[in-house]
Amino acid sequence: MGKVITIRQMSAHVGEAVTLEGWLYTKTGKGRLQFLQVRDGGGICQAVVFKGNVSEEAFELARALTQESSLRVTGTVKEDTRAPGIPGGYELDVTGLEVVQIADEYPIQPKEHGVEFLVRNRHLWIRSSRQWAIMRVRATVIRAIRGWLDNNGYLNVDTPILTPNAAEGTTTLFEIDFHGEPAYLAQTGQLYSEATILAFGKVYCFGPTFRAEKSKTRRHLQEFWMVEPEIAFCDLDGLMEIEEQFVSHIVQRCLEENAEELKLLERDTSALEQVTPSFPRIHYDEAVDIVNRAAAAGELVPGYEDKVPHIEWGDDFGSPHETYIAAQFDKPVFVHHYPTQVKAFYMEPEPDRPEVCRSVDLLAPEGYGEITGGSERMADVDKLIAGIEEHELPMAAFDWYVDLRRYGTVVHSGFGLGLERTVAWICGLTHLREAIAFPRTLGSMRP
RNA sequence: UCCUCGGUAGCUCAAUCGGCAGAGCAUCCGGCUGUUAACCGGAGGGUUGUUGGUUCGAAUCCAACCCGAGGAGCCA
Repeated sequence: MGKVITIRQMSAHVGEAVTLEGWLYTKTGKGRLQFLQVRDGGGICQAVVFKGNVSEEAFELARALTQESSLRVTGTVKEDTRAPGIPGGYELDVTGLEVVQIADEYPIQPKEHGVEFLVRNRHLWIRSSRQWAIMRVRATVIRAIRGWLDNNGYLNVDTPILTPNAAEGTTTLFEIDFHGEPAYLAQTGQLYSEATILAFGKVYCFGPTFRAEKSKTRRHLQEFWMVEPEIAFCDLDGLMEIEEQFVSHIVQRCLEENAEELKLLERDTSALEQVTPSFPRIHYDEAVDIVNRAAAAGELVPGYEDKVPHIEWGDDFGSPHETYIAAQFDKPVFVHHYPTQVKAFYMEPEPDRPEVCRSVDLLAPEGYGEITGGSERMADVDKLIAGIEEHELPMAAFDWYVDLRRYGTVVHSGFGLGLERTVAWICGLTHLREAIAFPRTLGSMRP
């Protein structure tokens, strides 16, 4: 038995006797020759078992291997351009084989499967090379998020998941029993981050958030991860500059670190290479004009068979509108100054034009929709109290939040970036459920 | 919540006008020294989502229900 190495290390061990530990991904038998595709978590390598090179017993073991059987395989590393795999180009000329377990008949074949079946078998599906690649990109996105923020003066201060009140209405909250008191799973950490910036200047929280929306689409999960930077002494223009730097950094890190994964996903990376500062900025007024010109001309929503619907000034954009607007640009596009009435109570109205507020959404290209939402927050105590009253929210629940405007209030802004939507966009996925290991979608909580 | 589509072998699907339940893959057996979702020969594998109805006869038609998909709304 040779030294145990990983598949990633094989290129440095050509000609040496080594051992790989892993699982059988697929197998092709050809008489006295067995081609084993072995996974070890970091890559896939072809191990070639020739009857003449191994014991009779070992050859029979190789023939009896089933998909996903766990094993240790020993042999000589050979360079061979014919060898498939990840990264490929090297194979193992097998001299010995130890079976850890012969797996039961494995349900997932390297063939086409339906969505229902794959979701039901998510605990196994994550072993498939495509899902494997997505999870690796996701990890890079998370590293890039933390890396950029940590290196730019942001302090990671996480916020509670159990919260006592509904910040923006109860219909989208999961209610739980907190020792007899109602409590809710957090749908944002923003209000708490507005407290922590007054202690630390620039902060971010990063964790799971929960939305009980009855949304059953490819763009929604009941549980998703969100990173929410919040910045003191920052206005709307400053916020957009931060967002474009931040998002560009994330995309470029993935291009650098996951070229192999993106290739496996057949992602067109030329579209991602263009994601560099600065991003186009359009005012809500202009966005409404763009939409209504398309509606008048009878244009179709890109990727759908429906026409672009007309919109009245003052309404929020629906999915078809956002898809159409984003398709007009080859980079993510900022839409800013949404109508005050459709946005949350804490967003700062534009002083000269209070019917719009200092809010901004970032729409990803290629139909991936809104990936960030943010705003400049209301800094004045009297205006904030008026806003809470206008939205008919329980003042008592917001006493601590109003306090923040009494003790050294400053202009401040923040945004939330949806992790799964970002991963789906970078990977070119058609559905958010592939962007998280164990998705929680409407009506489905297994496995 | 509403709209649309779907549910047949482990998986992906077929079954003409309502007339014997079928293939490919997977599994098992046999063959093959370069396979890449191999190939060749053979075998086993079915409560057609559930319940009821129409009919000589239902996978097929009707009703209700269950489950799934993706779109609207809402959102990241």
